[in-house]
Amino acid sequence: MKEQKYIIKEIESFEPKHIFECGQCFRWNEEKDGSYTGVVGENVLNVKKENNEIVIKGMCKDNIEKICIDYFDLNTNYEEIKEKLSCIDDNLKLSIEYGSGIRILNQDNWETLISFIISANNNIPRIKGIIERISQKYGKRIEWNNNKYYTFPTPKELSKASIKELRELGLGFRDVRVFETTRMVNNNVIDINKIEKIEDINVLREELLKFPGVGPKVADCIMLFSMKKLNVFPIDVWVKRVMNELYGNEIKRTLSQAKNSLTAPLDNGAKNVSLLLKEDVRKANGGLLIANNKQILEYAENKFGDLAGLAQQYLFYWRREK
DNA sequence: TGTCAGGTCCTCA
DNA sequence: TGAGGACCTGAC
Repeated sequence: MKEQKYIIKEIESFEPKHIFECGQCFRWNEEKDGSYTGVVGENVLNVKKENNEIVIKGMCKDNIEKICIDYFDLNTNYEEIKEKLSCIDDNLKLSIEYGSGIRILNQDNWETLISFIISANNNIPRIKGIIERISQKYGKRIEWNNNKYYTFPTPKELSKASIKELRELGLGFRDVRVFETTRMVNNNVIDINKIEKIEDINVLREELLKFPGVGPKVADCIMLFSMKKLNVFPIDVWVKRVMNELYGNEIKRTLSQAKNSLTAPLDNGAKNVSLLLKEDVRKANGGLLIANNKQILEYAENKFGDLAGLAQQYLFYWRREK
């Protein structure tokens, strides 16, 4: 372990606040000077934007430049991505201007898996607290600048935790889910580093759904935030909210058109129409009709294509922070 | 003091 | 197949 420094010059799409507060990670904290400090693998990094430079200092086990290129996805051209997405519509253009410095981090599969299981029906301060306590108890300690930091425990390290101990750390009903998932990983029931290579996101999602505590939303977050599947579109309450606000009418119009086309052959169309009506859950909400997750997902995949995950991040950050 | 949170799981129709 | 309720706990 040694202290290292790495400076990124002339980079446009890199804003620490946007990156660390757009909902993709839980282990970065803002310092008094506006920089952010976080634990990445077995390294501690501090990231600060100074004028047009990104200054990264760290207590690192490996080469800091190598760590940063991988973790901050520095070989991806975000200018190009933003330009493509901005052309889709004005909503997206506005959200991209707002969160122009967002980058999707390349986080560890295992840490992301457990972190997002913990995120279920939970709030961010509490999620961060739970992850910190797990790391303190089962991870390895790193000392830097008179502060103590803790790595996220490996599957083997976390296997030492009983359900009772997890409950004592404040996991609540998620204790069994984390315990069982840890056991599955340690027993190699599913090799998360192996399934990452599956290109078809529907096949990969099916694999992730086998872990207790992993539902559609958590599976999509794992794929987007640690497996580089930029085409997945995780739908949480915020995304559902913003998608209905911005595209609700368009989604409904699309559905209505699909329904009309199905009614054309009256005989065999009857069954389809009843199915569609059942699917088309419309809940009154102050006079607005709300599209459900399935409808939103289909619409987003068509509209945003291969960059759906990036679009989700810009829209999410914009809606939460604005 | 009560509500709610970045969902999942289970039951039932 | 999908709707509805239960679920720990601690921020706010």
